[in-house]
Amino acid sequence: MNFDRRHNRGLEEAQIDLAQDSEPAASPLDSAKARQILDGARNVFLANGFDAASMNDIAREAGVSKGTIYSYFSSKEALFAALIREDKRQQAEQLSIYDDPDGPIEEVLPRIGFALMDVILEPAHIAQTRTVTAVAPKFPEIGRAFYEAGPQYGHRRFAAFLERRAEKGELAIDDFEIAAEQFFNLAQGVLFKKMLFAAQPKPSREEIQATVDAASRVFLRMYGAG
Amino acid sequence: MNFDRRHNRGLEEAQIDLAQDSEPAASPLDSAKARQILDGARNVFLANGFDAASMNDIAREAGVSKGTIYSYFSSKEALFAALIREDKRQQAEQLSIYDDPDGPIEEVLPRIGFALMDVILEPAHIAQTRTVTAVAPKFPEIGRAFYEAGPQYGHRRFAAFLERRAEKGELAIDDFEIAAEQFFNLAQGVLFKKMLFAAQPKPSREEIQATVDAASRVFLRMYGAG
Amino acid sequence: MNFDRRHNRGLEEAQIDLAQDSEPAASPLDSAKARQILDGARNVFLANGFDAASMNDIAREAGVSKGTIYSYFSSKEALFAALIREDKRQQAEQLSIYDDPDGPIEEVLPRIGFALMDVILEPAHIAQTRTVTAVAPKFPEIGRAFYEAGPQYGHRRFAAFLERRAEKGELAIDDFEIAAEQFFNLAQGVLFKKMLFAAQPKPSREEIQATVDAASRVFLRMYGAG
Amino acid sequence: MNFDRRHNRGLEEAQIDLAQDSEPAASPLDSAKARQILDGARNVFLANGFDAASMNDIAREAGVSKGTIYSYFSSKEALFAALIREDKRQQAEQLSIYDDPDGPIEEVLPRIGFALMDVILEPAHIAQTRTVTAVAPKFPEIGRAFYEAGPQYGHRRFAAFLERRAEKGELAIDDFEIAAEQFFNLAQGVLFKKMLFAAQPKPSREEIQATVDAASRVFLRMYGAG
DNA sequence: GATGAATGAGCTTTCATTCAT
DNA sequence: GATGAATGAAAGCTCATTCAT
Repeated sequence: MNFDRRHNRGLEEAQIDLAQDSEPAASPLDSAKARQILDGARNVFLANGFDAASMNDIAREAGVSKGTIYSYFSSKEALFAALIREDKRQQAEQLSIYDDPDGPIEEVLPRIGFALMDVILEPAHIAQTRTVTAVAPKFPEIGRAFYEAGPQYGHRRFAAFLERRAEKGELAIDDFEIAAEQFFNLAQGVLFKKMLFAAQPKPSREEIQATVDAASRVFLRMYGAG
Repeated sequence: MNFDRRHNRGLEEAQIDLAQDSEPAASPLDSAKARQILDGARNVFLANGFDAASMNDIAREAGVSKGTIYSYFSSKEALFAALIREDKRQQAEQLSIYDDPDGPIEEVLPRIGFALMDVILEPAHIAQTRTVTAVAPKFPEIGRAFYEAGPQYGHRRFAAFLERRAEKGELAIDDFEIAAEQFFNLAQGVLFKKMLFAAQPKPSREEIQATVDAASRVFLRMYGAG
Repeated sequence: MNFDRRHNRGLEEAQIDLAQDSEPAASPLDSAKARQILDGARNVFLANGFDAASMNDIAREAGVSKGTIYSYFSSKEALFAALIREDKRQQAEQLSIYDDPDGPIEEVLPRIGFALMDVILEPAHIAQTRTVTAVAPKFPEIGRAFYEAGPQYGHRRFAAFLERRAEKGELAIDDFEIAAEQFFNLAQGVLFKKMLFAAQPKPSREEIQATVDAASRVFLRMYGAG
Repeated sequence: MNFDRRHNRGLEEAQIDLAQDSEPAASPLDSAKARQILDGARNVFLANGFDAASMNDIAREAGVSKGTIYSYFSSKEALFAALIREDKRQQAEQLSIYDDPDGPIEEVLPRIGFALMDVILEPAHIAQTRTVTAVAPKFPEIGRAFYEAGPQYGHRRFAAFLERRAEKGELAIDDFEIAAEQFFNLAQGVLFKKMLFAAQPKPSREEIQATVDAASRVFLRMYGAG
């Protein structure tokens, strides 16, 4: 009788398709309307979280009718998944900037660290982290995909950088991935968590720089080849 | 008729009183019924998050009627705040165990690190972190209070420990609080975030130990007095 | 992703529990509120059919809020099933009146036939037939249960009556059930179908009597023992 | 904006024009597109009933766009009426086959009865009956028109046949129309209602034949001239 | 002439909250 | 003090209908 379970909250997990489009050309996400909807949805989802975001609010924010949203995305969950998928892609692209700067490691390390922190501490990124981790028990695929495209991908990228510098003889590192994770952790200091808990707004450049500098000192003391 | 603001979601912040009770004696929280309600509420809130937790579920889980809940807590938000307040207190108490172990710093540091991680990586603590950070934009007082009673309090406690060891000549540290934060960050490695994103279940003792050991090595290389 | 199928229209069949309550005492149907809801639902369902009946209309007609309906019946379909179940029971009870009248078969037969037709041609019964047959492809259990409790049960009851009269020597019948069905079909003539198609309102007593009399003549010519 | 009466459900009756086209030549119904739409609509309406049939489904089934449907039919109701009108015509045509078979009445009667039942018990015809009777309270014109073109027309046709046979001296009948109705009712036995209530699938040839034979025996006992 | 994107009212269902018992 | 029946606003989603292309 009760084959309708609209609000499947709680412990039950839901399947969400997060696969990257193979043929990104014809994707509905490319239409201007879809973009408009996704932008509206992003505002509402990130501000309120998945559950508290209403399709009404999203429609208003996006400037379309609810029916239009449903002609592009089959459900609230599908819309959310599409949004996360899109943002995940952008996340990976952002990192590519910090790949291979010139200069001695003592100068480059703080620069990379600062650039990373600047991205990570963006209020929008913090909001995204809250939203994704909040739904992670319900949509484990989303949580995992996001972790892999975000922190994990970042660590790998940075580990590759460290390896290149180690080959140049600037660093002496045993396990590059662990070293990369350690630097990321050191560099974010207390700032990320404080923002995540809304215990402070985005810190000043000086605060970030100080934390990153302290991280660099520890890291180079451990792994510096000199 | 509609003088209540039932669904105050979204961007508006809500005021929540998290102040520690000044007169803890006669507080309703001391009654057995209140404890029963809070325990039920904890299960439901942590499993589902604030929005997806329904008062019906909480009443059922707690084994009381909805009316009874409302006679102890004036609203869903007040119940949630009371719960967080209570758990915040317990959090602080948990840490007191790891205060002053015996033994040389090289042995003690990994032991403390492991004990901390064991607590921090508990699924219940991860769920709590998700739940609190998710509501932080809406209830900033809750987020801040939790951050202060949790991570911040932990850092201070651990910084005090470091200071004692520095006085013994085992460590050479400039800023104890920063050093404490750094050790915490190093010790959690990638494990905390992975769990927060539901990208892995609680890691094995061996994984935790390995991460903590690596953290200890870096920390002692930096701050060891030898 | 799409685990929600609210509107399962069309060919898919739905399971509906129509089992008679074993312990009718404590059934929710006994409460005054439930009765009130069922009475409102009957008006709306029979007037409009299942799909066109809205829970809003039912709530208004019953004089309760929608939420109240849902606290008694878990879904629109459950409410409908409960209604049918209840009416099915009443249907069987109605027939018991026509069981064993006195008098010679030539007199009794038209009397029984008229009484039956009077019930069958009630506008409420016609509406019920329309509603049940309309949903029968979707809820086959309802259709079958209704057929069995209605026409089939009526035939059996009447067949038993015929058998008693045959034992008295008034009738010479080979297969009582077939004979019963034949009398029913003859007696309803064109009146039932005409009403079912809304091609005429309930016919006058005279029209019914004429049809039943014609049926009785045919029946007695076939099965009369004289 | 809301000048349309989209959802006119419930007790209000709707006016539907079922008149046969006077100028059948230029009617839109003759175009291939209109035929395509009607065929799609038939599938969907008969499978799901009027309310549960969606214009989307009909458009998909017919292989045209929704806009195209609306350029041929002014509303869902108009489309439904046109469909019924068309099928009504076909119904009358089907009957013409059974008009004047050769052979003695004892042989011909069961043959005609079987042919009639075979048509009447077609699942498509059953579905149509359900659909039309379901909307009859809302579109009385449709119900009436259908009754007249279907059962009533069938009775008249068969009554004419009976009259011809009576003129040949094979039958002795007072009121031909009543006799025709009686034969139809006897011949369908319990089969039609059982199918209407979805209490059984289409019966086998043998079952139909048995019912028709029993009907013929009763009919001839009453009206046979021998 | 045909399309299908867009609309928004309306649908079924849920939920925080109240209040008579 | 405790209950749970009752409320009604609001949720996610659908659908007949329109209209720019």
